[in-house]
Amino acid sequence: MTDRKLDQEQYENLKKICNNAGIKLTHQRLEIFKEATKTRDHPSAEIIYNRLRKKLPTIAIDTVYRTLATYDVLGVVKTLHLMGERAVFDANLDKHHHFVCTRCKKIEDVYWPDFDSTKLPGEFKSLGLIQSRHLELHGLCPHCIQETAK
Amino acid sequence: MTDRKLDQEQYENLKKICNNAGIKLTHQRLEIFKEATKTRDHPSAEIIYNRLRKKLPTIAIDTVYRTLATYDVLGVVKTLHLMGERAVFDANLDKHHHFVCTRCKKIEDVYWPDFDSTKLPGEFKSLGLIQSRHLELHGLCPHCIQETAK
DNA sequence: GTTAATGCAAACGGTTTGCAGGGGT
DNA sequence: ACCCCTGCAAACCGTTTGCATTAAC
Repeated sequence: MTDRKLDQEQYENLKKICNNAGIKLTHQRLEIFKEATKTRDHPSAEIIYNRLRKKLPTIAIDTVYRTLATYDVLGVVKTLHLMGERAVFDANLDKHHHFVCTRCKKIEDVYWPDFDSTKLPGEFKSLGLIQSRHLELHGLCPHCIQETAK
Repeated sequence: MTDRKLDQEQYENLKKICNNAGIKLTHQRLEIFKEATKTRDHPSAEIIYNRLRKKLPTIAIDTVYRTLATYDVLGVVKTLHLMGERAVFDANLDKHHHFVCTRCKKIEDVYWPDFDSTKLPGEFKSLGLIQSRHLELHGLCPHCIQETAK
């Protein structure tokens, strides 16, 4: 679990993406990929950096930033600027939305497959071309409901 | 237009808010209020600062930050951290959502009164307590559709 | 007169960049 | 052998803070 193996097709896929883009799949890039896809907890660059240092003690935080920016361009991860201050990264590429706990700042992925097909008010046509919809729910997670009640 | 007069009731209202909060309604605070409510273009702190310098040449940008933070707490403006990098401020307190043009970054307020009452998927109950919903639409504004077509 | 707010400057934290050395292809 | 990528350090930029002065009540 601490060192989940990257399954073969996932690796081949990443390799192909890098090849197509003409960039090298370096050791660091591979580890950053593994770390970013291992969890779904929307880590910041600094958190990814700290997690990686156990395995790669000499890695620099700017490499993490650079690699994540590259992956964002390649569509491997998504950079999110939610209501929080700092960018967080999301390797979940399935269409989804976010629930942000206003107390502990935890971000949960939420799925609402039909949402994209729900009809928008007619006036929205005047906005131009709407390409995507992202819903951000705010509230208190179960744990923080407990804490608040104390 | 460049120096729209603050109508009386708006001024009285702000004054009352400040009195209730036990803070002083200074010249700077008044001008920042006027500037923030004058337009609906979601200015950043720096933009507000630059606009104000014409009238208040000695104003400091940290005063703008401090005042907007105060107003945010008082509920006079809202601080938004949308997908863009920097905070922008919104003096439109009516319940609304945002359309962000991915090309020119312009932000439009959009209204969807019924959205809060549309039913969420049942699974969302497990998230905890959902207190608000904010929709962020992304796409191209009419102007940028034209530009892109060129 | 008292207290809080301002302006200035310096600190801050997250992110980005220039550069020279090192590693992958 | 080439060139890209990395690590280091310093720059960067938006934002925040400490402090002495100034202004509102």
